[in-house]
Amino acid sequence: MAGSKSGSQASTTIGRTAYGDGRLSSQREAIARVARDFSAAFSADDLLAAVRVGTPGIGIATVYRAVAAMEAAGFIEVVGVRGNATLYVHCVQEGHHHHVVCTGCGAVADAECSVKATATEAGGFAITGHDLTLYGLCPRCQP
Amino acid sequence: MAGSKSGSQASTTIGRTAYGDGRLSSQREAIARVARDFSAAFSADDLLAAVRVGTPGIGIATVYRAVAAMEAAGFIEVVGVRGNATLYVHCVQEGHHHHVVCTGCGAVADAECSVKATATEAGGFAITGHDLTLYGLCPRCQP
DNA sequence: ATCTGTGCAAAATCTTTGCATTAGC
DNA sequence: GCTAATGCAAAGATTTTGCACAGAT
Repeated sequence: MAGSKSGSQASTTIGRTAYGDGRLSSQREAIARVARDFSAAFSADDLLAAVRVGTPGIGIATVYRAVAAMEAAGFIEVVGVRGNATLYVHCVQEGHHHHVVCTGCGAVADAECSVKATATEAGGFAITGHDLTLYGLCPRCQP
Repeated sequence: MAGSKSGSQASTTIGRTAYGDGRLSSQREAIARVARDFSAAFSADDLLAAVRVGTPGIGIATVYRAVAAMEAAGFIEVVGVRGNATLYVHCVQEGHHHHVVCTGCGAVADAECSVKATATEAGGFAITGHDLTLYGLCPRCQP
């Protein structure tokens, strides 16, 4: 059925998904789009540089505030640090999942969770959650 | 043989384990001891405060340099961040392992690795390594 | 005696915050 | 129109670095 994709709403407020409710500015819309299109992990500064291409004049403070909002909404997630900067990635999956990071080019993909928290035996801790990051080479970086 | 323990050398160089080869100062010895005795994750500043109790006058730069050396030697490891500060923990195990962090008091314990990197299917990545942190409640924080 | 490690302080980074202005709803 | 969001710049915080000096081997 043609209408299924109902492409109409042009920019179909990706911002809604990225920030939840609230006022949606053109800057935040642009930031969300760029964050979603990054194929690798990015820092606040990477985001600023990429967003400025299409939205000159945007400030770093705006990016930080948008990043905080996107993280709160679960649209992006912290995956580590590079130097002193925090790295984020856009999450495709919504529920519990993890990330696979390419040690070659830095590309990041979502990964299903296959961890059976059998580590309960570890010191008598009652495991309530976990965080897993896999490292490897993405298809294009494999020899 | 009698001399084996050569008790004299009091502090049996824990520093050797912490920093590998090289010159071992009393400050680094103190830092390594404090790091080892921390029951929870600590930041560089936590370490400084704790070391200053027994070693007044020590500087933060020294702590940072010691932390870098201990991390390189595998004596401590980064387990996350608290606010803007990096958190470290002393590793009891030497080989591949992970950590269990108590969400109640912050206590940290080493955990064996039980991850079967079956996530190879994740986007065609060739998995070469991973990083896992478990969260839960330690025996004393369990209801 | 040599050379690593130390301490102090300044520098470099990254991130947050205050305030007047702009723009969503 | 009311308020959230923005942008600039200053403030904060953490981590790194330069340099002269002390201590370990």
